[in-house]
Amino acid sequence: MAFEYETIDDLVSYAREAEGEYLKDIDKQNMLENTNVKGKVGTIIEASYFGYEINSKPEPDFADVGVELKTTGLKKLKNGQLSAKERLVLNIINYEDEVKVDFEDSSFWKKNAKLLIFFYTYTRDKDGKPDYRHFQIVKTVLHEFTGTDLEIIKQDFEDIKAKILSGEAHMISEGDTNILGACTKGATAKSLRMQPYSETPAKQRAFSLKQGYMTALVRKYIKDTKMISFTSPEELEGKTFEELLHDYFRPYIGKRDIDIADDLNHQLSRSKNKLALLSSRILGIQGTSLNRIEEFSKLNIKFKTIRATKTGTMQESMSFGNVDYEEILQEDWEESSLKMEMESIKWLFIVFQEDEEGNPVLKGIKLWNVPESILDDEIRNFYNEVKRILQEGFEEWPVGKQRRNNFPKSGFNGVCHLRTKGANREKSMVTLSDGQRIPGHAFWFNSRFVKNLVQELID
DNA sequence: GCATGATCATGC
DNA sequence: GCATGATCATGC
Repeated sequence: MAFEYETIDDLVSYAREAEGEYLKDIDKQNMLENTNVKGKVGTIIEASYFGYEINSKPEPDFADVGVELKTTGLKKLKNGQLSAKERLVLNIINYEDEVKVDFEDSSFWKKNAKLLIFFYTYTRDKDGKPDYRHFQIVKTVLHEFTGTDLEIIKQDFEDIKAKILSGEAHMISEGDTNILGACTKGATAKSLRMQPYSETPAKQRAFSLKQGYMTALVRKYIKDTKMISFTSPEELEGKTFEELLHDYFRPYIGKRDIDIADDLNHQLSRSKNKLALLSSRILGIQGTSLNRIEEFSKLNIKFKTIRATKTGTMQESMSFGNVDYEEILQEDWEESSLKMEMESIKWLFIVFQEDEEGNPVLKGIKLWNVPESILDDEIRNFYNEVKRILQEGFEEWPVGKQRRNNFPKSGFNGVCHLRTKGANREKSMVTLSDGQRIPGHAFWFNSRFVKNLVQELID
């Protein structure tokens, strides 16, 4: 070993000296030019900054002080906010071994209880390629898991373990859990390995810290954002996060919006987001900035109030941000931000249905994430279809006052479609590098698809 | 009545 | 000014 650290403080203060440095200056061994590994940044920090060999030992990188080294990229969103570029991938899950141990003895906890995280800015050059030389270390942090985070992680671990114990390792999906994920890992998405209680081989997976959680860490450590919490570790000891959410809403199910507002001493707004405002009030939050709720930010939960008419019809589809055509042209599905978004978001549907007089009545809530089967099939095919259209040429033609185009519609796969979105057509217009001009479009879930998801809550 | 195009309203 | 959520308007 090239060095040893007597105390964690020594290690952390040495790490802190890297803040502000560019990768090209840290890279003493010219690995930037000569290696082509994924995880280039981690390799360079380990080899050049700390001077040790890459390993995949079960103990932490700095075993003497029990600290594991990790590097992770940051990106700036269009709205100026910082977020984590990706989930943080940890050690591979050995299905055979993991079921035999409790959380405290798990491979995750033994290796990752204390993480020394190097956050760096992930920048691209003008051709859209990663500009490794100018990746900059902006922050180094010793992160430990405590409080509600730790309680949720323990629940996540038990979830993953339960799947393996019931011979369903091949059914594990990253969306099943909240902070600690089990993401696929391998040379190809098809890397398989055996599981103890079933003959069916399962995808190889690694423990990961999900993107929403990483983004929350970014905002906490780099932006110093203050957040509001609505749970406590004590509340989570006997209940899952999901059960807790149901507990909050249960007293109001079957009540009209005006009655709920009365109960809560809440002034019902007249604006169209009044049900969203009311819903956050049920959780004890004023206003709609739900991403300021710590748990919602960490679990990447997005709120969606759904209004059904008294006959149970639901008019509206569900939109996301506008898609980035250039990114779709450049990135394959596996690397796309659409995939990252779809697998990391959990939806909290809050369903209201109008009564005879047209008053919205709370019918119930549902937490939902995109199942892996739909992600791997319908949404992947949809992405590739959009890519194909962008490559072969976007077309549109006038129909009355409107225009029609050749992007996939709701009939394409019954799940999602592209649809215009923006203040107006001209303002939303995007010019691609090949000269195509295309009005802004967003990703939408079909209304009928969403309706089926919450059908059980509607009369 | 539904699917899809078009744009509004709000908050930061 | 822009991103995001929400909803209106048009065409079949």
